[in-house]
Amino acid sequence: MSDDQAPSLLTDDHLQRAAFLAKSLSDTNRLRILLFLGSGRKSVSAIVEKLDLSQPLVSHHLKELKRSLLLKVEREGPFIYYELADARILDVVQALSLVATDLLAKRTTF
Amino acid sequence: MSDDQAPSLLTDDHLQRAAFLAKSLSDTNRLRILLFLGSGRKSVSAIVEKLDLSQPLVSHHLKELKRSLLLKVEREGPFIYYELADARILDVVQALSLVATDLLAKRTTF
DNA sequence: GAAGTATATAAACATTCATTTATATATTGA
DNA sequence: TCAATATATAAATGAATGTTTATATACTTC
Repeated sequence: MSDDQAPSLLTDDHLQRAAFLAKSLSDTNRLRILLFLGSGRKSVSAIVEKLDLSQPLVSHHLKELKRSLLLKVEREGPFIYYELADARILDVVQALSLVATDLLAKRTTF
Repeated sequence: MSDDQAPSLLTDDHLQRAAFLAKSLSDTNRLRILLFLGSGRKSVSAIVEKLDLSQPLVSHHLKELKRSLLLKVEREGPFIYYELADARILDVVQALSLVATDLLAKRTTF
């Protein structure tokens, strides 16, 4: 039996970081924010308007996303701009969506 | 105002499914289970022993993973075997780990 | 059918989390 | 300095979550 398929780049430390990042991606509103930021840096109010969420809620989620290092921040006058720290996170979201959709399709087949 | 910005393969439905799946990946123990299942189907007791977790805790997490369609189940005598429903989920975990590690490295640079 | 093993479920608990409402801080312009 | 705007923070609340302890269910063997 094949035991050693993966040289396991995934140590327990890696899993812990992956889990932490996944938690950041586990909320629809946060994903909507990330997706919106995919087209460039945005001010808080721009996010509030575009996503139709309350301002404190957006601030809260931005704080969470910053905590997981997904966002960079820049003040410019009265505005504060948030930006993706690593665009690859959108590929991850895309991959998640793809797998999730496929799983549902397979399952609904029955 | 432009309303229609992107052909967006990521509709709100997609984001909701992605968020739901991400929530499943947001716990270290669940990731450890998924990783272990990467080398083939395993009985509950095998998981309990390998990961050194209590049996009810493992059952709980397996239930959660099944709820998100990530696992398939098969009874065989007194044993119940769990198996990855889609091995690509490990690629997603790997991608999460990679991005998370890179973000940390970038950040720690300062 | 009783005993033993494998697994699931229930109850209980502390913690975290998403959201709302209210208020504070910071910046700009008059 | 005052008013207005942009954003953050605090408090409160209800719901979800991870874990433990205890118990139930299912299967096998005697």
